[in-house]
Amino acid sequence: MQYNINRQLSGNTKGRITMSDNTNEDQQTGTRRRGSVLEEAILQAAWDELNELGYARLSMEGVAARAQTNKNAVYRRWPNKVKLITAALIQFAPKPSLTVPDTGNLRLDLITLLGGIMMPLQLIGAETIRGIMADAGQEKLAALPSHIGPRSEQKLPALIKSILENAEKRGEVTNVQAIRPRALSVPVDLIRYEFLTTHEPISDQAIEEIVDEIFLPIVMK
Amino acid sequence: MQYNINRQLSGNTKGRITMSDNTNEDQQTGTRRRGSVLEEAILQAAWDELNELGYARLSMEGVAARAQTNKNAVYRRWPNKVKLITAALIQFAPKPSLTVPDTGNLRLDLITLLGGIMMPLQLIGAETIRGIMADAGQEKLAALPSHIGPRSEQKLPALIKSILENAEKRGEVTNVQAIRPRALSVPVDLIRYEFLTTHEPISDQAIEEIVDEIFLPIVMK
DNA sequence: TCTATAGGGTACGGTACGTACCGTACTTTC
DNA sequence: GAAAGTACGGTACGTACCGTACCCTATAGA
Repeated sequence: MQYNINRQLSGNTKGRITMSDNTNEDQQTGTRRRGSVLEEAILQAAWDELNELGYARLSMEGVAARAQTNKNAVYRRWPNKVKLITAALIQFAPKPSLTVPDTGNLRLDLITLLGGIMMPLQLIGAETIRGIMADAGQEKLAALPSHIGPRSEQKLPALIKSILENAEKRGEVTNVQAIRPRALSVPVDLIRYEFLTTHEPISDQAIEEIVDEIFLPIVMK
Repeated sequence: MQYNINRQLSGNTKGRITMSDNTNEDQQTGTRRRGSVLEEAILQAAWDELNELGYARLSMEGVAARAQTNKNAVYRRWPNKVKLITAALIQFAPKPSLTVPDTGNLRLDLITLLGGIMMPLQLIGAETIRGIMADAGQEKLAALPSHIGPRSEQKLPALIKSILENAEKRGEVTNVQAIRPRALSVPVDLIRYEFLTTHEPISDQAIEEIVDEIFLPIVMK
């Protein structure tokens, strides 16, 4: 907050109806950023603002100011806050590995995968995800990092299936082929629901419970 | 939107620095609403605005205007949009029955319960719930109708347990006592996650899948 | 009848939105 | 290397809400 002080987007000191005595701008050096350089700077500013202020208090104006540009440059690229922030997340947010752990133990594989999915999400923070979900409305926010999104999103269930197939080779489970798609998405769905609705970080215990008390009983049948 | 037209909270037609020639207000009849009458009117207005505009586009000003009062009267009672809207929901939103169905069949009981929980939620709409979740921040939004909220919230798992106990009496399941709390909340958590992350209404099929493919396998072990 | 309370009208300062305009640095093209 | 085209940067504008403050007055209650 104390940050907001030197932040006015324009001095506007005085009536100044006189249109533009627009000389010697762009600092002494004529370094006017363009294209991807400017784009990067804006995304970086968005990312910084997000981390300092949180999603709710972040504004387009604030991002423009921090990037030392103006709203035009921002709006030209992203029409609203959701789009801007998802772009920033894609660029800067930690991503889950999305590789299949293979510890030789089904339970451990699952716990490892879930932990690996949730850690980046925790760093982004539930407040941001909630904000995005609320602002996104109908727009599918398609481009979001794959560890966010509705149940039907396919990648994560596929990983779980891989883990199960590995376990099947070792004889830990049987008939993996018969497991329904919905069951495959259960662990991720549950941990995400907890993430969204809880106001504390996801505990290891939560992950273990989901694996031990919910998912394993389903697939070990 | 076209609705916004006759909506200005105050004419403000002209400089009018002259403070208040405040006569003959309150319509001819000196009917000034107070206390619970006014409170009701505001909540009603909030509810109407919510249904017409949706959560995101609803504003405190709009509610005050629709209630034919001013912001003061609103802010005196509810300090922000979340509080106001949750109050309106408690007052006007359809509520789930929260009684235990007893059809004589476990599967049907579960499907009935889940359907009964989700129908009111659907009517409120996911957009509203998402908005509330985003705006609520830390505040526990404790007072929300019990069918909204995090996993740990106790009522619904208790209902599920009752259903299971009935089934146990009939011999459909055994050892209900041993079922972990987390398992009891799974059906509701899953359907709510689907509700929050999907942009279509919850299908009967979704409910049936959750019951048949997820929950029953866990408890029938 | 008097008094305290709260409703109602209005205004204000502030933030943010989204858009528009304009001059100009920089890029591209020939 | 000059001309033309882009899009960046500065600025301003109108609108919408927020949340608060102030004052007048209807109303309830003593």
